[in-house]
Amino acid sequence: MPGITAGNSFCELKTRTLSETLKKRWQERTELYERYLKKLQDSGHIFEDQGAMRFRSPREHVILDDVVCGKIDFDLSNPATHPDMTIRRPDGSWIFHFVNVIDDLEMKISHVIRGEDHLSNTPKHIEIFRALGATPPHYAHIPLILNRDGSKMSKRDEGARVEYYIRRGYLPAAVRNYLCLLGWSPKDNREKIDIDEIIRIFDLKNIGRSSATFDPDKLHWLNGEYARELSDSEFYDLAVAKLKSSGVKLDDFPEKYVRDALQTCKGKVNTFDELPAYCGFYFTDNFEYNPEGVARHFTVENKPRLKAVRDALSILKKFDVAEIETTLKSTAASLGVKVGAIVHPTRLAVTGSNVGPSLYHLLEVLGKEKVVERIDRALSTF
RNA sequence: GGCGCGUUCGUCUAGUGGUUAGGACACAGCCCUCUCAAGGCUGGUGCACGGGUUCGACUCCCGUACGCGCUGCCA
Repeated sequence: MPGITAGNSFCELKTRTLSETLKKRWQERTELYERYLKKLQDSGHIFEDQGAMRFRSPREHVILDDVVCGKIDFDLSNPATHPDMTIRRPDGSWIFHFVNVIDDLEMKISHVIRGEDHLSNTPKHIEIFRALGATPPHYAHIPLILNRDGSKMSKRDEGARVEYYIRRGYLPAAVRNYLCLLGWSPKDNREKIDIDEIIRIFDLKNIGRSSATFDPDKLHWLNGEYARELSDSEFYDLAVAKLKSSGVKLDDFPEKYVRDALQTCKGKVNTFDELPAYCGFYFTDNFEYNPEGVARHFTVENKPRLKAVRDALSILKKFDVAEIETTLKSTAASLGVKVGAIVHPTRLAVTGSNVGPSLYHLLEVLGKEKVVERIDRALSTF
């Protein structure tokens, strides 16, 4: 994409903040385009039209041999259907098609890989190359990515920016992997492939022809695949960053506590932005109980059971996973219920949620004091 | 309107004349299990339509429909 002529460069030019070097670069580009325009003028390819410069089409068939689309014959002989394109406006600014060709020429581009939306523009670009006596580059037009509603995903769409996924706690490797699966396939039913492998087996010739709808669900799944493979420390670092940016005050807790807490969440979430809701209970005593859970588990029948759990846990000498598990199981046995019957109310009392990390592990991390406190608080609500 | 491109489960795709049309995501059910997730198993849904060509078409050809792109003094 020709940077200096693209988008809002014109606006920037008018501002005082534009640096001298940028101004200079702009000047150089302008001179460059002028030179090529002159060349086209000298060879009779240009005519003026109300102050604008237009390129006179040779009016021939242009046969494009696209690396992914194959041979396509464009008939440009009819001026009514293919008018001569403008390449410079009366105000001196340049048209995309022209600068696009010049920039590629100047940079000695050998292969142009771009979206299929440019397919129909390509014969026009080829005409300019030829008029300049240059050989056009190889072209590869790749399928477009569509939004869920079938519309073309453009750079304006929020979901089309990588930052969007970074902000949402997606892993770069996963996003990259997913994107590669759109319009291309390794053909051996693999979905998760690391980038080195893709680079090894990728071939432009194997790009598909039809556009692909972006599927957030599949990206979400694939991200989980990558997230589960993170090392403990990688997971920890990313989790801490996400939690802090979400306003969770991790600094109020000992590092070991944070580490232990996060370790119980590893492999349980697909993206990091799910984390605050998933493990927030570790870092605040002030949480709400899930209403559905309350209706289901904070029942008169469960109250004595929860009380029994509280009492059993409160007399534990060693408050670790093994002891907790044994205690809960024996408590359930003596109550004559399945362990699930006391696990659910306990989890709700201590985390406010019906889902979360392994209960035994999470209790150990929270510590006896906090656990008993929270169960007491829960008991007082029903 | 003209020109160009496309069309295999809801989605991403494998498939290049003879397959029970395969996989993955999502969905449903079951198993496992302290919940969830993961994992295992099972299930349903697909070759846009109509003509050809052929002994035989998802696969080749033509047409139709639908979708998309280009058709700017947008990029």
